[in-house]
Amino acid sequence: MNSVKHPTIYDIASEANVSISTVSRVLNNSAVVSEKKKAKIEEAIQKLNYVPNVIARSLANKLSHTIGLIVSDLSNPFFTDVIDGIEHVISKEEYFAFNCDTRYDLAREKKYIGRMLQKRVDGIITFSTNDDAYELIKDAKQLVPVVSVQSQFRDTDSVNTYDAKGAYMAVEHLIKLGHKKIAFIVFDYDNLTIESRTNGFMLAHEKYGLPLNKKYIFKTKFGADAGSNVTNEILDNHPEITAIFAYNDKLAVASYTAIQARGLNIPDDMSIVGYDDTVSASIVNPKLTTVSQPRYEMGVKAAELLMKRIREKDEKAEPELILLKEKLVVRESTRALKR
Amino acid sequence: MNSVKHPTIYDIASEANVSISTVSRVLNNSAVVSEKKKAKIEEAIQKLNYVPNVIARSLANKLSHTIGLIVSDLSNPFFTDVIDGIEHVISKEEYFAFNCDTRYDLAREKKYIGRMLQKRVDGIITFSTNDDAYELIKDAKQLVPVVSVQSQFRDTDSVNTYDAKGAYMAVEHLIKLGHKKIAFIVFDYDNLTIESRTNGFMLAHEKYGLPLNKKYIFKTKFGADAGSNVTNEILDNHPEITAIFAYNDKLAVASYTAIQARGLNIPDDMSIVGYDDTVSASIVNPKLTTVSQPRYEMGVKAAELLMKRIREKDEKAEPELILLKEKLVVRESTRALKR
DNA sequence: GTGAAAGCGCTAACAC
DNA sequence: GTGTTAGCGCTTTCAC
Repeated sequence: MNSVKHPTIYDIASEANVSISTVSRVLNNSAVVSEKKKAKIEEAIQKLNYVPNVIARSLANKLSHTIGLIVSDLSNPFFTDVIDGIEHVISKEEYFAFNCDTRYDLAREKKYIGRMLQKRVDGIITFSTNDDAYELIKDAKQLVPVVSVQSQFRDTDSVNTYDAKGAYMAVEHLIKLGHKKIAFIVFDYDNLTIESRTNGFMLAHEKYGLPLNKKYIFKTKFGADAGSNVTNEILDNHPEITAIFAYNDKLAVASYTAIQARGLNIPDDMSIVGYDDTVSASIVNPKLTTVSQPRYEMGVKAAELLMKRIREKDEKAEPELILLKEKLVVRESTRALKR
Repeated sequence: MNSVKHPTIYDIASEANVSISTVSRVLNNSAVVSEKKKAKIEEAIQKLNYVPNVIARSLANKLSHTIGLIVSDLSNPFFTDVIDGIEHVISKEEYFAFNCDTRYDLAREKKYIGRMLQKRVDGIITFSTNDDAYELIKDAKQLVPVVSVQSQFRDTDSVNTYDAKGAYMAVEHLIKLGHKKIAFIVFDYDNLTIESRTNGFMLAHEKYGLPLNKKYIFKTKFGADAGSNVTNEILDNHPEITAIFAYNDKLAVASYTAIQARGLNIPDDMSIVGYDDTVSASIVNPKLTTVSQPRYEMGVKAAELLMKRIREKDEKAEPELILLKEKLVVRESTRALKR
């Protein structure tokens, strides 16, 4: 293994009896080359099994054909769907992505961004979950275009959904079913997504004249048993609560576990709504009512915007904000409250 | 954005009044430099906000500090766990991975490998699911070290589990519960993993003197409704079958859906065993009995082996085969057959 | 159309 | 210890 040396453009040139610039021209189709030479060159490429060295090319034309992708939890299917969309558009332009899983950890995010910059990625797509990441993003933006998904930073291109609206719809659904004591389970971080969904939660209460108990907003750190802990707290100390709106499906599923572990029934004893509509939502029993975002499309839009920025080079452009619509998918985990 | 130009090693050198080699030396800690100059250089680095250009470095020292990672389905949590393990070891050496999702498609795999080679990855870790990929791997191996996970190719470093053993344990468990008509749901591809699990399935029948009905091996192509189709076939045409052994959890979960859609009960009407012990296995209701592989460890071992090969450079070494143990996790989806 | 040559930002002899 | 210089493999003027 690893013993055969890569032939270079010089090897091709001498094999085909032309100059390296001519080889480069046919490689990139960057100028007209006589059919005859072109044929000879292509023959040489075949014969020597030539694979162009993208690293050298990158150094010369200052484009690495690589982007950095920052997600906060790769094992969350939400992200893999978005990645799918991103992959779809960047691979058309022969781009690769370095995807990095921050585990909602700012230090990791910082480390990864640093390395991406060293690798001279042409752009970055980020799902930063931490508002403190803004400083990092701001620095990175000095060097490469950045588009943020699901988290709007000032003066930054971004694609988002109407999180407040999504949360509003979820809670409205619960309220219309007669629920009055509704818990909101959410991660304990500061970012716009969390803020927006929290606002949606509160707004629905307001619109329907329901008193809002701030204590019903249960915050939890990211972690394996994040969801079950708070759910247990609800079950132990708040028997009056009849419905839970979870920040995402993962948290909702964790609630399932805690609730079902006590022999309680969903939705008879507790209605639950999630967010994201990941596969888990359909796997789980009963199937989860959840807010669905156009994940794939989010990835596509983000990547398209980024590629556009990369093409534009240094031009200062107004930051763009792309807003996509989510919808509520009603399944089996919610039901009308019995009187 | 994208407007500030990166300072180079020359900028640092002139700022600190030294030569570029001295700067390079402190950057790489590759030789002793006087404390005084070192301090000045570090100051200049801070001041100019210098970020070394890894691309140029790669070109010079012929190491891209990048590996290629080929998986067949990123949305399968099995892979994200392995990736976790890989990430853990490569990031210590400042390596990045390009991870590529082939969707079990040979053409995509070929395309990705080609691009990785162009990017001059230092090595490749692959979960090729297709035996036809061997030709690709063989070509790639000429240029960079390759370690394959969960699929042994000839003369290739690999880390695997005892798939035949795992399948054997799963089926043995079913047999001991009294099941005699057992279906095996499996992907319709040719690879060693599939072959091994099929062998395990057959071996268990043999050991326990159970007649083996080849028709009970149900093959299905990869796809969204892969599992439910075959399960429906079983339900429609083989009422005598009382247990299903699925090639992986994803397929098992799809079986759940088909079975439960008919109002049938698991495990009362059908016992099910999966493979992989992904999170789905614990989310699903009833919880899935499944074969658990040391996913994270598989990633770690694979990455360690690859990094070793990269360090060894061109030395011809005997291919190594690392075998890890899996275990059967009995949960709620299997029960003794009623007489 | 085609080739010569400079340059991309770095590493690694080599000389001092 | 430190600087000079020749690459690494490519792209891209600039002549012809």
